[in-house]
Amino acid sequence: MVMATGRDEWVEAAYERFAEHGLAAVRVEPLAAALGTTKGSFYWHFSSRAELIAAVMERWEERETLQAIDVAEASGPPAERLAALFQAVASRARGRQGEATLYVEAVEEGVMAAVERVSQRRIDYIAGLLVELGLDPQEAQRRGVVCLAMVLGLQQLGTGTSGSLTAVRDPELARTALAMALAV
Amino acid sequence: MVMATGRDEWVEAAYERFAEHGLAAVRVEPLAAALGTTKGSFYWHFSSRAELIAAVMERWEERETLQAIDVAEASGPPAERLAALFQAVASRARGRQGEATLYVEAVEEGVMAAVERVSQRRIDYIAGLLVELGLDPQEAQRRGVVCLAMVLGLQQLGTGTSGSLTAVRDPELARTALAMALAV
DNA sequence: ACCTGAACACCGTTCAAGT
DNA sequence: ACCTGAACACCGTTCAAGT
Repeated sequence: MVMATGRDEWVEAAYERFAEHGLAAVRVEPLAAALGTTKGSFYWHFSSRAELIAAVMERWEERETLQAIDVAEASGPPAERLAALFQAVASRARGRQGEATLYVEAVEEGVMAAVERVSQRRIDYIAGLLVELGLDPQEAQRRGVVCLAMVLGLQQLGTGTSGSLTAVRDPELARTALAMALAV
Repeated sequence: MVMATGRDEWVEAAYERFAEHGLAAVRVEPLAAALGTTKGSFYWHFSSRAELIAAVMERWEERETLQAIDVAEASGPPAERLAALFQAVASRARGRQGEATLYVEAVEEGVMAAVERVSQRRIDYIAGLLVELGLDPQEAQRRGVVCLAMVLGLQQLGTGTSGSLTAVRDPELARTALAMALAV
């Protein structure tokens, strides 16, 4: 008798496909094949693909929250923490292409709420650092939005690695982005 | 006898679906239904869906080039032209959600070359303005990349309109983004 | 030259039947 | 309780047959 495929293994396998290729790449049949089981098994554990997607987003939100706390825990002055954040995103981008398209896919898949909560946390975290640096709270909030947009956009531009767009791989990019974020 | 559906009508119908919902939303069968014809007709004009996608990107590149020239033609000092660009993107975003996910989809669909050419033109245009404003050419190029990233990211954040992320709809955002772009 | 309609493959979903 | 395997719908693709 072979070990049964638990709900958790479905979610974890789906999570990996999401992180690497996005939500649209989370497909029941290929997943079943990869796990060496059948679609029928999947539909015993889940009522639909949508339920699987929701579980993936839940897991993402948890991990994203933990990691945000990790970043926050990293001590040092605010400017340094912001620099570390940009640097972390820049280096973490590869292998996490899934997030590059998440905002759009979240609408299609009906899981925008989780994405908005995580975005808000990210914006608040950046805005908090900028307030520590002396910015007006409202302007800091706006700048937090623009910084998150930078990160998402850079992630997106970095996706087509093979190409002629060499400027995207300039190692000085993170420094320039930081300077723009901190500009008074 | 009814008017035959020409290749051009297929491309234009596909282009509209791309602009509103992205490349993934360009599907042969629904398109055929919308045009009141059959998939068989489609495969007379095109060898595959990929060929249709390529034609859509060609059209996009042409129109994007024309529009870039339009923006460039708009006279005024460089800072004003940059402001107009951010403003244009901000207001044009609705109804053009298709581009929000384009960088990722372009890889999947094998049409990254066109996207990179357009990106390079956009970056060069912004960098050119920044050089006029006295920036070092290399730094201007990097900042052009970050500005394009901002635009793509803001477009992405703007996609889930219905939500709690109110900061994204702050009308002052464009001004903040411009200030960050111009910061010395 | 251009199109229809039937066929097949792929994947989401259902369900009767098995252990 | 958990899974298999067959069925059906949806859409990309092919193709023989029509006009």
